[in-house]
Amino acid sequence: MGDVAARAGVSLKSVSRVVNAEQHVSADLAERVRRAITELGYRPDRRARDLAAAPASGRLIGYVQVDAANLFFAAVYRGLEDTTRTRGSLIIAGSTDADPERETALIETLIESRVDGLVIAAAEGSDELLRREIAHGTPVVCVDRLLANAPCDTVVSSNRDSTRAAVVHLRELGHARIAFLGGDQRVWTATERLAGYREALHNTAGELDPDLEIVDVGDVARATQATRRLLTAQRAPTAIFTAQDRITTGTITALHELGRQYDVALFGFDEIPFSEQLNPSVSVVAQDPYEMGRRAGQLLLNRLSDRSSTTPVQTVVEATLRHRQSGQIVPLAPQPRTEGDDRC
Amino acid sequence: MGDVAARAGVSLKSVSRVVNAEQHVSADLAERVRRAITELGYRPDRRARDLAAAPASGRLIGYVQVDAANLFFAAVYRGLEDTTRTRGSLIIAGSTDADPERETALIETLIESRVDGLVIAAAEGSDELLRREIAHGTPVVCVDRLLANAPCDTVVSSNRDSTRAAVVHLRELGHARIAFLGGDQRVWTATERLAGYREALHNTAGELDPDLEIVDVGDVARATQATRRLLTAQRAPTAIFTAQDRITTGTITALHELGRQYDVALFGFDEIPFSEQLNPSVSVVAQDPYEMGRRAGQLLLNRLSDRSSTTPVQTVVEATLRHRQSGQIVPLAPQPRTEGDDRC
DNA sequence: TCAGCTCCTGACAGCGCTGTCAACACAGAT
DNA sequence: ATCTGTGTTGACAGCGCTGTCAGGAGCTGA
Repeated sequence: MGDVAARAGVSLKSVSRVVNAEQHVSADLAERVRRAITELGYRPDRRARDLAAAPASGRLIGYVQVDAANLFFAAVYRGLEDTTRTRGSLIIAGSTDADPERETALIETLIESRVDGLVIAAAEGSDELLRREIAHGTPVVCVDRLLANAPCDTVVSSNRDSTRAAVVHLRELGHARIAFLGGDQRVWTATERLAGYREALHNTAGELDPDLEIVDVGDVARATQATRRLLTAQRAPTAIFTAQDRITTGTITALHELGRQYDVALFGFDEIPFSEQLNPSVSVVAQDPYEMGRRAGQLLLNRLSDRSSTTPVQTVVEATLRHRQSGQIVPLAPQPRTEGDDRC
Repeated sequence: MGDVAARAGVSLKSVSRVVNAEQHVSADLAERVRRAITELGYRPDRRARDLAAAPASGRLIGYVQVDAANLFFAAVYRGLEDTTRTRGSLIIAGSTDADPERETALIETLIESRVDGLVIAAAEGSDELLRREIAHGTPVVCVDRLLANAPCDTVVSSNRDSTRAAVVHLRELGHARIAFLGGDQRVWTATERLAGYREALHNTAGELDPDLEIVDVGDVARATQATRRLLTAQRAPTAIFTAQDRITTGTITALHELGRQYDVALFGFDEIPFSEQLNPSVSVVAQDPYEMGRRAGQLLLNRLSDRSSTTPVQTVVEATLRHRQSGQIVPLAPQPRTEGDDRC
C-alpha cells in the first residue's frame, strides 16, 4: 500500500479512500491511485482491513457442520452461501463428524478468527461455549438443533409433525404394526421424530410395541441388519418408518435383498436420490435444507444489521410428505381399509 | 491481551509467549498468565497473529469449487479438510456455479484474505489471474482441471483411460452402436471423456457415428430428453455411455419411462447413489473425489513446507470400473458374443 | 571478586490498514 | 478584506499481535 501511495504521489489515507470508494476524492487523484494499483498489482489485505476497521462488518461467517460431504449439510451450506454472498461475506466451514471435542475445537478456532457470526448445524454439544459467545455479542444461529437457555436464533424442520403425519398415513392404510428405525437419541431431531411416531400411534389408537422401536441405527449397515431382524422375527411389522436418509438406504437394501420391497410399506424421513426411479418408488418426508440455510443466513444478516433486538427467532421450515409407491403399500393380512391403491 | 497482561502483572510479550507455548518462560509466570486468561475469557485474535507473524504459516486455505452442494465437490472438500486439519488450517470455500465472473471474484477475494494456498476445483477460467498468483508465490493446486503454462500441481482422474475401458467393454459385449452423452465441451474433463470414447471405438474398429455423439447435455432434463430422442430414432443405439452423474440420472429416468432399462446397456461416468439398488443396477466408472481432495491437500502442504521446488506435480487418481447389471446387457439383435450374462 | 554464561523478561517497532482530526484551498457571502 | 462553508488531503494513532533486541537475574569457574 505504501508503494502505491508513493507511486501515485499521495498519502496512505488517500489510497485507502480510493480503494473503499469513499466520497470527497478528486477524480484526478483517484485516477492516479487506480493506475498505480493496477501497475503494481496491489491487493488490499482483508485481514488488516478487518483488524483496523470497526468490528463486525459481517465479512466472515463461521459454519460448523457434522459432515461437509453429507447432502443435507452441503445444501444448508449452499443456502447460507447464496444469502450471505450478497454482503460480500466469506464462509469458513469445518466438519465435526459429531465428535464433541472436534466441535468445541472448531468453534474455538472460528472465534479466534473473529467471525462476525456463527451458524451451527451440528449434533448437540458445545452449549456452554456457545452461550458464552452469544453473551459476548456474537450472533449465533442454530440449524437443525436447539440451544437451551440462550437467545439464539433457530432454524429447524417440522420433525415431529411431519413424522406424525407420515405414520398416521400408514395407519390409515390399515397397518397395525409399524416399526420405527431411528438414529442416536442424544440428538434432538432424532428424539423429535420418535415423539412424532409415538404421537401418531397414540392418536390413532395404534399398538405401541417397544420391540418395534429401534433406535441408534444411524448408519446404512446397522439399518440393513435391523431391518432383516425385524422382518424375520415373529409378528413382523407390515410397515416401516425410517427416520433418516442413511437408515432409509439401509432398509431399502435389506428389503430388496429379502425380496420384500413390494409387501412391506416404507416411509422415510429425508429425501433420497433416485427415490422416484427405485422400484417401488420411495415415499419420504422431504426436508428443505437449502431453504434452511437461506433462512439461517437471513437471520444472521438481520442480527448483524440490527444488534439491538435480543429476542431469539424460532423458524420452522415445513417438511413435505412426498407420497410415492412404497408408502402406499397396504398390509398383506386382510384388514379393514378405507383407502389406498394396489401394491404396485 | 492488554487486560490479561495487566491482571497477571506481566508484559504483553510474556502473554504472547505463554499463548504460543514458547520456551524460556518460568512456570510461575506461565501459571499466572494462564489464570488471567481463563478468568478474563481471553481468546487470541488469529487475524492479528497472522498479520504480525511471518507470512504463509499455512493457516488459511482457499477452496474454489463449482457447487458445494454437489457430492463430488463436497467429497473433495472433505478430503482436503481432513488432510489439512492436522496442521490446524482452516478452509474458506466458495461456489462459482461455473460462472467465470463469480470464479474470478471469488479468487480475488480469497487472495485478499491472504490465504496461504489455493485449491481450485472448478470449471476452466481465471487462468491469467491464477498464473499471476502462482508467480507471486502462492501455492495453487488444480483439482479436476488443468492450468496451462504455469507451475501448478494438479490432481485429476483417469478420465480418458477409464472411459475408453468402459466403452471397450461395451464393444466386447457385441454392441455395434454405442451412444455418448457428454457435458459442456469447454470443460477439460468433458473433452477427455469424449476422446476416450472415440479411442475405444477406433481401437475396436467400431462405428463412429456423429449422430451418436451428443454433448452439452450436462443436466438431468436435457439428458432425459436426449435419451428419448436417441431411442426413438431410427438406427437407435443398443448401448449408452453417459459421461457424468447428472446425465446418467437423466438417462436412467428416460430408460425407465420408456421401459427400455432392460434392453439398452448403460455405463455411466461417476458413481451415483443407489446404483446397486436400482433395477437393473447401474455400471459406472467411479471416481474417488475424497482421495483427490486428500492428494490436493498433501500437495499443498508439501509446497507450503518446501517452497524451493518449482517443478509441478501431476497426480492421476485412478477411477474404478464398477461392473453391475446395466453394463452387462447385450444387444437385442442377434450378434456374435463372447461373454456377458443374461439381461436380468 | 569478577568475567562469562544461560535463562528470563520487557520495551518497542511494525504487520497493513482505517478512524479521527486538523489543515488547507477555494467558493460565495458579508 | 474577512468570515463561513464545502470539498479535499494528509499526519498520526492505533487495531492485536509478534519479532528483535537489550537488560537484569542468577549461576559457574577462575
